[in-house]
Amino acid sequence: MAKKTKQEAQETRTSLIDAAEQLFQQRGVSRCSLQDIAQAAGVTRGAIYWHFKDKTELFKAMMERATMPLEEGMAAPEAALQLSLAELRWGWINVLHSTVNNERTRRVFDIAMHRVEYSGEMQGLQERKLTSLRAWRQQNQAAFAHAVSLGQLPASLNIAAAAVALVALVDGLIHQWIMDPQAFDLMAVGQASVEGFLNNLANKAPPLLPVLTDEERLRLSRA
Amino acid sequence: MAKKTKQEAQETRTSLIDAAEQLFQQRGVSRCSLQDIAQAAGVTRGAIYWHFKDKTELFKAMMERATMPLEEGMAAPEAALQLSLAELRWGWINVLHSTVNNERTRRVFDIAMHRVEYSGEMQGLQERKLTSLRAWRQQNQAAFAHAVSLGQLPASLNIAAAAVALVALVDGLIHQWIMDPQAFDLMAVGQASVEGFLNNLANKAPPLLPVLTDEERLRLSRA
DNA sequence: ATATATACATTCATTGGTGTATGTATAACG
DNA sequence: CGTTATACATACACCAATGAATGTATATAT
Repeated sequence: MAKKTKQEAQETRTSLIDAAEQLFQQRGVSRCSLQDIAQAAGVTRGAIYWHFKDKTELFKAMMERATMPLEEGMAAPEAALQLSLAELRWGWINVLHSTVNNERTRRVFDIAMHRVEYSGEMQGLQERKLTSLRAWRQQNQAAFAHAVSLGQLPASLNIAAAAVALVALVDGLIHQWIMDPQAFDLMAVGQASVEGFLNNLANKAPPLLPVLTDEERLRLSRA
Repeated sequence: MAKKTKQEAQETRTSLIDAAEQLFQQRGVSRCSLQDIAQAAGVTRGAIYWHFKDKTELFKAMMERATMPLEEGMAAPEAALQLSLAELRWGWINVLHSTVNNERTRRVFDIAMHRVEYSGEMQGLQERKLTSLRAWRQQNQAAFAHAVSLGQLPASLNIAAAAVALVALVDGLIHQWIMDPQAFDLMAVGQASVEGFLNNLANKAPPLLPVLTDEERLRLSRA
């Protein structure tokens, strides 16, 4: 076939990623072949091997296209140190908003959570997720530290634990909602949850309890 | 080869599931063959096809062996209606405890979260997870309703939203910890988080806020 | 205008994995 | 004690998917 113009080539690349996004979600990453993707995009496998080294690279390109906007939404590391609690809150609410209202974000979340195995070639992607997780925690923790220094949060607060818990809360909400979208209103519940969590920290954050021994735990759970 | 005694056959079956558990975690479910599993167990594929219909059934057997004890830990539906907040709390703490201290639980959580694609033959497993999620939520909600009727929680509490949030919190904590175990102490943070969450509900549970409009959200996030 | 790089399509060889069919030695059972 | 079902091992046919090799028409640069 004829050579396409650079413009057309970019369109081909885009439609390949589009097709991959759809098929990855429908059939799972390892369960759909490059032939399937090429066919869905109206080209042949030759086009895929031209634009991408292999399936893994195509997957990475797809992920980055969707997660880049989200990661840009996260403030730069230096700015994070200056984040107020209010800004932190809106940051998380914005993530929830994008999850609900951006179809691409939703699809890619679903793929990343349920339609891919993080092993072998894909191992690197898990480490990328890990890096992202740590950044979220760090951002939370920095904002909490800043708020403590301003007297907005009690000095007794275990900011590291609180940072973990807030990430867990939002991550868990998104996870649940992606699995079962009609079960609840992610924006409403998410907003109330984050709101309540931050208020709780401000009002009377309970200090980190000592971990119970197995004996204590068993005794109490029998009661 | 010779026929084994029933005892030995059970041991073969067990070691097949053991081998699958290890290899699934290491290489991912779709990326390790029945040949690999059989070899790791010291038998041939013949043994696998004798004990299991196919790879999917082997996977299911592996999952059930690990999750059954956890699901037994969840009270029966009728009992859930009578669950006190304290019992609910210990239930969740026990899940965390099992995650930290039971190597098999940990491995299978990792497999279920990162090493398998929920598509095609595996689709049924996702629905099973969904059912489980709904049961957890239902149990939380029932316990909250009961506590409200006893005056332990305010009548203004949105028990459905609170149930979702508590599941999210625990699920998110486990998810984070499985990805990054040395990042924090799951028992300590988990206990404090669940503790704080329940206390927050009891003291001054904020009513469900109205969801912000896009305009409001953007205006506030710019501030 | 010619040459070259581009953007694919087509073809081919290879392979790893699956399901099934068959073989077989022995436990279990009456 | 003979028979049968069991618990695998072995062998076979088959296929789908990959990666590389090659073909080719046309943008694009010069």
